[in-house]
Amino acid sequence: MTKDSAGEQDTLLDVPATPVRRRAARGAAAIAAAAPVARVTLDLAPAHLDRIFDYLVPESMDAAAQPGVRVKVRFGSQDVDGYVLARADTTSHDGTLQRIRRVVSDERVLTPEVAVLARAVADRWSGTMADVLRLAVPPRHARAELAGAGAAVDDPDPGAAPVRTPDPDAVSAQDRVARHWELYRGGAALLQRISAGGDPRAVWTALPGRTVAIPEVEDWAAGLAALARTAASAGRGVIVVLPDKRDVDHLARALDATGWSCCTARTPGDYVRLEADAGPSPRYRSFLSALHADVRVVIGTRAAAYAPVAGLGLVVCWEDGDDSLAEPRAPYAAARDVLALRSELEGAAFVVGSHGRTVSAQALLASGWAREVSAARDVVRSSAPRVRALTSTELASEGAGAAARLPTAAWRTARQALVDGPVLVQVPRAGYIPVVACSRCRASAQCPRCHGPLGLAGQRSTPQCSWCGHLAAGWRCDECGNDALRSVRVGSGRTAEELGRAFPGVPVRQSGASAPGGVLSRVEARPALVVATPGAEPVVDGGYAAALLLDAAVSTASVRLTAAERAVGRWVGAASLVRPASDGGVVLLVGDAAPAPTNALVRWDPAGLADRELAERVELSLPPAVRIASVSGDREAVSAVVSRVALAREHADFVVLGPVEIEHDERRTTDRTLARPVRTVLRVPVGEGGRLAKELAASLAVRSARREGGSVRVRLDPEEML
DNA sequence: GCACACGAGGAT
DNA sequence: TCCTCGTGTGCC
Repeated sequence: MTKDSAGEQDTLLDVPATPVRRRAARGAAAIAAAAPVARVTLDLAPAHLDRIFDYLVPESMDAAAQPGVRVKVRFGSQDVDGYVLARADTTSHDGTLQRIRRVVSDERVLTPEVAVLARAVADRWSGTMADVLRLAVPPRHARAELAGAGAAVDDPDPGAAPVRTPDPDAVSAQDRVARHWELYRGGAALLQRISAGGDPRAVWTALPGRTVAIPEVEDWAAGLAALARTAASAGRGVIVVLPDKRDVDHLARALDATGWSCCTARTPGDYVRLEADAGPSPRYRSFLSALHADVRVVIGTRAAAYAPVAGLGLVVCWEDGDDSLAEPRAPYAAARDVLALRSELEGAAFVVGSHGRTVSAQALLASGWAREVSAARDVVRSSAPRVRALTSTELASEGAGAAARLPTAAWRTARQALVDGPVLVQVPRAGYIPVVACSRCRASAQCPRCHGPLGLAGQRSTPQCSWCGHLAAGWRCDECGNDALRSVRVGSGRTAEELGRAFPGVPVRQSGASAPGGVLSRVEARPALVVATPGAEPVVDGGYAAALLLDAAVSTASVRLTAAERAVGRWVGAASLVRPASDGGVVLLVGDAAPAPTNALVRWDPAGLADRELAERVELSLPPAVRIASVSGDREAVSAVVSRVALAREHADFVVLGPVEIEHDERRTTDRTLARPVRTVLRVPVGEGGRLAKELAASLAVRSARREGGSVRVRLDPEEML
């Protein structure tokens, strides 16, 4: 480009001519002839910088600097990463525009749909787009990119989904899994509407189901496979988000059973797995497969909610009550809620499925946003195992045995079931004996140094503080001076040991994050005791002969608002792996749990419980009947952020609760001499949730622009408080 | 997170 | 009057 044409370029831009002309006069490299301005979103933490910045596109980068690519730009004195959102002819910025320094790669990793989604998620949860994009777009892996480029050269028509001729066996398999949905009221209609290109929204309560020998998978995964195939054969993109790798494995097997195959680095396929824990290279490679529309179906863990799927027609969230689907990173948007938002933005169908029912899912039904898809009572009864609650009243006749952790009745049931197959034992705590108390007065044993709870790591070990790690040798009770300890919560490690003694000759397997062998995906269909923590129950072909759900009281004793729904969720999750009653399947809930969740399990009615819990929340003005935000951190900083929320002064139904002192975040500081942080809760009617989020975000932007001190964390719908 | 602008206060 | 230091804010 000549000097003159560069000068003309300046007049195309709505910028004062002088600074740019000076650059041109110095003979700096030319800028792009068409659309020389790139609108860029930057990877910067401060809230007030969460906006679009304009940069000039050097001519050499004209072709590469397409919307969606990663770029490096100068921002003040630092080099920062960003994404090009769009190209434009003009800018509204009245200073000198900097040039893009580098286009990191040609891959347009941020699709327009995901950019819109990221903006919407940031707005909805008072966060920044940069935070959301860190969750949505995996880190670049250059070698994975090269491998992908090679494949694209081989492909005569890159960018188009490969058209695969369905083989007849696969089609009949598809028919079979489609029949799965006839078991559910509203199931056939749901498939029909997805197939017709509609955007139905459903809360699906999956029937308890055993996993029959592959390829005839007939449990929940068969249902998900049928949904995915239905949408895909209508030419629509699909995302299925599941709690963990085991669940993704299980769905993958069900999809394979319908004749599909997984797309990997070496082989093309029909769907791709997107998992953060697969490692940087496979993760980025799978991401590129979805991006290039090699496949239209993505299954994966929570970050898959942001997958770049073209022509998205169906989003599914499986087991939305699972903790893994809550996002631990700012702005803390849970997978279910991200998918719900995305389904609205992209006109896709939405399905949240579970064996249980969260109160949040119930709220989607109550508001009329989604429809219920569930089986009739007699179908549920014929699929479910027999459930009995062994409470102390039930066991009154047993005398001394009633108070035992494993009452005689439970022992007898397990003994009988072990003749037929494996028996699942669910224990709500991992480890050995996590917490100990004084054996005489039962006061909980505290660390003499920091007053944290003491625990035992092994049978003969010294009690150790679970906060500061102090070994409390020679411990004495603060209350009564006694020196003997007893366990108050017994973990799965101790249970496995106890059971080994109670059932000599029977193999004992353990499954859980802290179990010696980790989490087991499946176990053999032969007699064994399988001790698992909630969510880590291995599946077994043909189902368990029985399940013992131990320490039921521990599951419902929590002060958390969600204790009941979570307990029932854990229990039905485990009980769903047991054979139906007609095949002798039996589930025993052992311990005195709260009556409502106990009855919900015995009657196999998680929806009923969720409905009553929701009614209670409406009564008490608690989420999800209202929207709340928690603002926590240093007292002054919290007060400043809250003071700028104008909604508080205008709205009669706006309630400010607190500030109250809270515990230090153990991950951030162990220094307990610092002033205690506080939390203020803001509560508004659901209809004002959007404004609340917006005003909080604006207040955080003011805070960061003014460089107010201290630290503050804002969370909307804070799960940890519920 | 760095650089620069601007205002206050002090030395010349 | 000019210089320096400190605080505040822009960064495209």
